[in-house]
Amino acid sequence: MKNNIVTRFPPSPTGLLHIGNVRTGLYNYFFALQNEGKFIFRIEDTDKERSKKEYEEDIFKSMEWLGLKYDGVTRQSERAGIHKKYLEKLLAEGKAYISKEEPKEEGQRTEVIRFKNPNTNITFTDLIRGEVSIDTTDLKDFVIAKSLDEPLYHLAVVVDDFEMGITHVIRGEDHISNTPRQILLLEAIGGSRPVYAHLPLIFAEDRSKLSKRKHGERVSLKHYIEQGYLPEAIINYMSLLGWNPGTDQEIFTFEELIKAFDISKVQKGGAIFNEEKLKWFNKEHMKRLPAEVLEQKMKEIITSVYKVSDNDIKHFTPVILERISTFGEARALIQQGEFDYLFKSPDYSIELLYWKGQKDHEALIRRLNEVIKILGRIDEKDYKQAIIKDALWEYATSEGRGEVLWPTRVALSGKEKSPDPFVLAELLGKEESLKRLHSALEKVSHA
RNA sequence: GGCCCUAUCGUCUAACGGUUAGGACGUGGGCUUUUCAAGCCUAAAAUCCGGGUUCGAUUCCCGGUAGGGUCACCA
Repeated sequence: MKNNIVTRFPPSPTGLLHIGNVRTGLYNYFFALQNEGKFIFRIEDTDKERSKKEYEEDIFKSMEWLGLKYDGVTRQSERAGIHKKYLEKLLAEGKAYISKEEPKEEGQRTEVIRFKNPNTNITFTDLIRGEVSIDTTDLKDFVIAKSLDEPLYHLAVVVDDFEMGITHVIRGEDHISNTPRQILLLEAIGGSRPVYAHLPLIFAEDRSKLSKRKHGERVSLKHYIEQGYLPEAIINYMSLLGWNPGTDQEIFTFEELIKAFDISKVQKGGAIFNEEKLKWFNKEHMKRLPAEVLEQKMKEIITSVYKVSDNDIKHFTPVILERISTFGEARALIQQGEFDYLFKSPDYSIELLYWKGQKDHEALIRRLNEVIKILGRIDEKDYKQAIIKDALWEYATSEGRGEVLWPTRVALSGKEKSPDPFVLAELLGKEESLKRLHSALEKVSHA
């Protein structure tokens, strides 16, 4: 181990894992790994009322989904005995005292443990912000525990960080004003100071802190997992929100990030979370996935709606992938029938067959007939888009490309928007495409 | 409001005190042999304001302004 660096990731199971927390976890992870240090996972569940099993499970699942491996996991609630010892010591030394209280809310104690604030000025060096100096006088004698067996956040964090040998506390800027009081406590228990690094916050479009109350489900990692985002994309995008390598490289693998991450290059100002850019990252990472993985994923989505062979899935996958940026979008579009034409005969109105509203009935029939004739002459085994295009091109050019190609494409897809007719014809095969052309011809003839 | 933090295109950001202030997302236009998508090319788009320091400030200092965070028997 290089510098015996130990970082930690301490989420609280009082809600689904916050997307901003993901970035904090990632930075701690990168920093530990690049220094051959340790990364400790600690669940901060001292608040029994608000901590929920389901949220704890969500945090564990998230860690796994992201691929963050930790060197140890602890529940803070299991360490109450240790916290108690420190509390007793603080009390015995007169650094804390039991205070009589007037309960302001239901459930509040009539006695709590308060820290005896020495009212000093605390200055600490932040890796990102430099020297930060705060007068602790207005902190008063803050409450550190409801009772000997019920420690509160500040006490628990300070004791645990100290006992676990945490060397670097990398956390959100919302903790910057908590730091002086934690330093005060740390000094009281005789611990040595870790290095602090306070990360800029992540904002919503309105520039306020991303919060569940204001911004709903979009703040939780779970939401993005459900939307079908790739972990690679989330990791890549979040890492670059508030940090950059100083080069133009934007697409990184996990391994590359561990190497490239540089805490001294972390931004000071907050950043707005932009889902458009996240989508771009996702698309870029999708493009880099092996074909088998892509096909397997598309198979799951497609077969939930249509019955198709593996071979068809293999052919359809690129066509669908070109038009979406997440698997969630693929699922939604397929369920909406956007790609119906790949799986079954299209249903459309005759009007759609006319190119730019030119309602020349006779010409349309003539052209469809000609296209059928031309395609019919192509050998089954030569039925490939390039050959189909070559065969059709001369006629299409002489007749007017739109006039020929548009109705051909509509006959095959039944959609206003779809891949071009040559791609479609190959995908559908000779038999099916001719069948669709004939059915279009029939439609027009009977009109 | 007190305390603390921050400030480059709409957004994420780059720029030893000397650059035509660069890149990316998004947006507009064009090309790619009909539409959509993808791809390629291209355009518009920024140093919050005011003082200093300096031959020269995006960059250093001060003030203002704006934004944010935090002020629990939550974490």
